[in-house]
Amino acid sequence: MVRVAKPRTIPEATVSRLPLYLRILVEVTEQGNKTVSSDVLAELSGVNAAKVRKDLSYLGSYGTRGVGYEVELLMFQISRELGLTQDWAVAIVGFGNLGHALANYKGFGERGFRVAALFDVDESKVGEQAGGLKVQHIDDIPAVVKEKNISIAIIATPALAAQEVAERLIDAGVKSILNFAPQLINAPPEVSVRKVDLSTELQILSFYLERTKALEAARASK
Amino acid sequence: MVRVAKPRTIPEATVSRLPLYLRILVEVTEQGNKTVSSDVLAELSGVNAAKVRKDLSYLGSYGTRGVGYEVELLMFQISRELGLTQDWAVAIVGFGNLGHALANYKGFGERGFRVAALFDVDESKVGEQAGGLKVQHIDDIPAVVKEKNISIAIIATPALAAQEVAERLIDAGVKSILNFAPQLINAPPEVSVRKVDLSTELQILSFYLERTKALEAARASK
DNA sequence: GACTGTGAATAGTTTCACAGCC
DNA sequence: GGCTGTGAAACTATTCACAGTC
Repeated sequence: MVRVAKPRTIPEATVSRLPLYLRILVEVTEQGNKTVSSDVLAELSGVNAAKVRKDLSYLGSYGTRGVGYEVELLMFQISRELGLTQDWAVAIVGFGNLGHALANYKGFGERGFRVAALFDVDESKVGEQAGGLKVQHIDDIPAVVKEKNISIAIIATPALAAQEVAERLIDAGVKSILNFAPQLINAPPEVSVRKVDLSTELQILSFYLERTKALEAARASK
Repeated sequence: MVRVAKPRTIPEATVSRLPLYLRILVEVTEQGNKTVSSDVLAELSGVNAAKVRKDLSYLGSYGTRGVGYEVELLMFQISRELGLTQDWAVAIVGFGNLGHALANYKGFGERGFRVAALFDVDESKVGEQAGGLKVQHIDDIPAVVKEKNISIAIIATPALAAQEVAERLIDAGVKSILNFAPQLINAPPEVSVRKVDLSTELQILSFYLERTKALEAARASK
């Protein structure tokens, strides 16, 4: 392989902040501003201004000294970097409470994602509708993933089903998984898995609550 | 309180992995194992073994060289550190699809969290029931938070309502917020805010999809 | 004068590698 | 011999501070 000129190594930490900047920029445009400085962006996103500038500098030099960043251009560059200039077809597996809520969520369309299929293992749920889609049986995953060219799957099944569902999805060619099930998923390195875990988040919050309590107790008795 | 000898500074990165270890340890117990080595824990959690050991060493020295960690003891130590030896009362604000799904989620009880109140701004939803609780109006937040001693709130409202709801919660004394709304929340430093953002997660997955595509294209044309 | 872009300094995290204990 | 606990090394990320540009 020929090594491309651009070093193309955006740090992970930066990647995870780009969606935030993008959202802020949408707000900034809606307020009619054409340019924005790193200071303002920092203020609105709760990120240190130097960090904002460094993050954005990984995309290339799209700012103007003395002026700031042109909002439209910056939005485009971030979108391009995040691969949002194309549409990705998304499948949701698991049509329980959460799967149902996700299927009805309106936020997908506005930014490059399109829910293209719903799956469940339960025959009694197959055929139900949400957002103009019929729930299909998970046995149909291989055919539907291929037909609809699905790249991203959201797992919203119970914990016990998650690993098997993931394997079926991966076998069918899915390369990205967002896992809402409270269960670790094993996947080969070429598949990206991200997890969203309510219980983990609450436990982390609990840690900081507990620590605050301990600090206050210490202060009170000093 | 006397200041304890232990320096008590568990790194954030470690804190965010403790819930994972805890979940793995539950599985290990269920399989009847009394002890577990860092290698096995590493294997099951997808974390490097040295990292497991370093993480656990922040809790104190609870392992035995040549043997491993006693599972029960380790679970207790992690739970204690995470503040899970007490119950936390949780409120859910926003009784739309997602709030509904969260209110019916069974996973809370098993690990120290108890949903103690549901709120919505919409009068037509007030009075609806889920999981044995009636939805109350958000004007009741101050009274209910105090009465039920609620420490953690989950925001599951539309984006536009999130900041105002957060402020009401914080004014009422809530110290931890888990935000599901696609909107940044501003809060004073003594309040912990964590966010769960579907759209952000999908965009991050999109970045890695896009990058893989680019790498493959480059390889194909070498 | 305002603001970006970035080296250099600092802080935080991961991984290595091995001494020490069971 | 197996496995923990941890300094030291390597890596990653954040922040500072300022030269360079408009």
